[in-house]
Amino acid sequence: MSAVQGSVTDEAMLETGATTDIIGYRLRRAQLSVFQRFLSAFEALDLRPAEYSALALIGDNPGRKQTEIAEILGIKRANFVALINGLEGRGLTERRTAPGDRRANALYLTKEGERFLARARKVQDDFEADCIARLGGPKARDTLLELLGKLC
Amino acid sequence: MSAVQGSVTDEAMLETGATTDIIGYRLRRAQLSVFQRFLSAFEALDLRPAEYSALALIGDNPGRKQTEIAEILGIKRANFVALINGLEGRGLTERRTAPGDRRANALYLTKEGERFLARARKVQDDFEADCIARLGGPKARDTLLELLGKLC
DNA sequence: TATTGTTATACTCTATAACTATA
DNA sequence: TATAGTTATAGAGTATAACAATA
Repeated sequence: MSAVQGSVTDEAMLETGATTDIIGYRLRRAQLSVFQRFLSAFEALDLRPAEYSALALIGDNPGRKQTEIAEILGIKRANFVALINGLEGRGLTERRTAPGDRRANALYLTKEGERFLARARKVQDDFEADCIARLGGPKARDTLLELLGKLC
Repeated sequence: MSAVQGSVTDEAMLETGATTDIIGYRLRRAQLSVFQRFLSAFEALDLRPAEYSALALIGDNPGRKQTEIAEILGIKRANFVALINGLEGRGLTERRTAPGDRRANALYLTKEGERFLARARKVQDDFEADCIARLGGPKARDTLLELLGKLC
């Protein structure tokens, strides 16, 4: 079925199937769409996806070294410096010299950082709920995450 | 089950679930992983994902205008110029003045472009087959594409 | 010698404004 | 006036090399 649609006018449909029915292409499109909606949802908090992930990870693992946090997030430690500088500049995180290794920075949320993260988690939970609703429910979400895991 | 793993040593496991059990995060990771493998597979052809998509789309829709091809691929027409310049510089595509509108460029594959695309399609088919195998079969692929479509 | 954080740098991708030649 | 292609430019994200302080 489907295949080529007859050209009714000069503005005929493009034949896109062979190009766009591809896992990598669909994956990229979906990711861009989700990130776009994420940016909208977090616009009021002025928070980017990587910044949210860093805050949440520090919140769940206070005192970890910069490099540990960066590595988990898949961010090079050199690039993580600017990200954490931004969060620290907003008073959300702080660096303390790691006990036992004066080269390393242990990362913590400030009091304000904790309050901010609580708000951000609410936004994220709502956002996630919207994604799950789009997918058709928690079972569909589990299926998606399982399939995505197989591609890594 | 699962939840927090007890810290057996000083190098305790990080608590990552709350941060990484998120659709957007998993989507980004899977997309990066797939694109990385795509780049490896296409290294010998020196072809990037967007370049492959452009070639395949032009091959299936010869004579279409630059802006049409760019729009389908989600690339701004300003940025598409450099991409198509690259393909044209390699002798794979050519611009012809569109009949009926001398402002527009109609895009075509050259003979060499057609041969090259045939090779690229083989690489892509193998790559796609590998992705499908990782997912667990064609049915799992269909499920994934269906779920991804719901997120757009 | 090796590692942590940092700076500098470069390359890709993406986004916008403005120009030209046509329409 | 509006549109197709182009140029220039700026902003993210990402990658590597090299340095100082410390291990």
